[in-house]
Amino acid sequence: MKIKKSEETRRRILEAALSVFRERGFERATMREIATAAGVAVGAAYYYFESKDAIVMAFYERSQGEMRPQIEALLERSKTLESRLRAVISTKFECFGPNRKLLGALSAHSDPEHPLSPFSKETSEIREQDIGFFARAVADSGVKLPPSIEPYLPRLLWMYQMGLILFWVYDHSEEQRRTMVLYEKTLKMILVALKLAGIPLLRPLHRLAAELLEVVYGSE
Amino acid sequence: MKIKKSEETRRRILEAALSVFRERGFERATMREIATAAGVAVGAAYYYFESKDAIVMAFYERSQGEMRPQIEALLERSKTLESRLRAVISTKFECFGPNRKLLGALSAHSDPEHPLSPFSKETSEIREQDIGFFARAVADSGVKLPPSIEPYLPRLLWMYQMGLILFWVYDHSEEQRRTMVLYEKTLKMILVALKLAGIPLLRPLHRLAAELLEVVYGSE
DNA sequence: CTTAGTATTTGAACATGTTCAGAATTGTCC
DNA sequence: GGACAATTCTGAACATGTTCAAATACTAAG
Repeated sequence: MKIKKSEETRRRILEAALSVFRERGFERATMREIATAAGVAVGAAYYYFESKDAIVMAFYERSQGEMRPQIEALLERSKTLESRLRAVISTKFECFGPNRKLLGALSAHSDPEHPLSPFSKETSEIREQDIGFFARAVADSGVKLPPSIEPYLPRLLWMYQMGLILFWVYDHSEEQRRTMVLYEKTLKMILVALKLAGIPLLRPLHRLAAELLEVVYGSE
Repeated sequence: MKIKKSEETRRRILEAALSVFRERGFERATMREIATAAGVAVGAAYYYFESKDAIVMAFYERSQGEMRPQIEALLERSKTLESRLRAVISTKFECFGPNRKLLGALSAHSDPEHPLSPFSKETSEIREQDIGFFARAVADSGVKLPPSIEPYLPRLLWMYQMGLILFWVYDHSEEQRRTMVLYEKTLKMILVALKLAGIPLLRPLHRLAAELLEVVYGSE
């Protein structure tokens, strides 16, 4: 009896929304439809969620909550950089899988002002958490980069992951095979590139890269 | 008298729309507002433009039409790869400058199904044209890449340009200085990287890169 | 149990992108 | 010029995200 009734209503609306989203896609889903499916009036949906977008956000946050312990456990027991990166990225694919298309509503916005953008302040908590995963993946993994570049590596890997997910969301190939191939090959490329990054020949690129990262991420 | 009146009306609506967009931003601009500013009824706006988005598209096409001869002339008289790349990219910045914010409405959509997405079929003509510019910039410029990678270079440069523009659109720094720094540094990096790309040490990356590009661009 | 206050829920109303039946205008042929 | 057709234009109506005043359900204090 202590499961507050309102909690239950909120859950019911979220569940109904996800169901309608899966069935008709985010755009074509109607708030009235969602409300009806949840057995409430439109107003009720807005009592629990600020906007249609906010429902997606709630789903995103819930997913992150589910993935976090899973990713942390995997990171704990993985030792190589590769297996750690796989731990983070593969978990995402698995958890988001059933709602892949819904992610389109999230990743469709590149405007950092848009609440659902991966770069917005609204998603910053999740983003920072994700970047934290990559920081842990990189930690004492033997990667040796110039100190001017190293601090940015987790953020760069996060960007890489976002790119992968974006590709995945719009990948129409059977079972998203193309994304999986892309995943395998890019991951290998990154691992090779990180190994090669130390060689002196690439020194001229290091300075440029460092300055560049400073501009992009510095005092943002 | 042969400037058909309808042409004039269409132009007036487009001009009014751009003005309202500049003043209040794409999102906050109202079709009713635009119509009023143009001195017509809403319906008229829809007679000439399929949708609010289509107005932005018309602006995009018109801009491309203006930029093309300019870029082609610059390409003609430039000889080095660097100056050619600058010809393409700088022209974009200059021409789009006064309507920079409006480009947000264009680049905000990563969904390839969305008409305004840089990856949509609606924008494919402009995209192909742009990629053509980069193909000409690369042609007999002395860049030596593995034959498995070379065909993709123009598309990769186009992607680079899109990334730059995206950054620019949302760059809040004074006069978009950060973008300009990013532009300078990344351009230099690309030029250095293209020079270094030939060295045998990077052979393992070549094969991976080739396979990867095949997956991303092949049979799309 | 009653009452007052709070939390939840309702549905009509609003804003805005879009549609469409028809009005107004223009063009064409005699 | 007049009659008919095509073009251009109008504004009311519609769909959908969102708001909000009012109704209802719930809770705690007496």
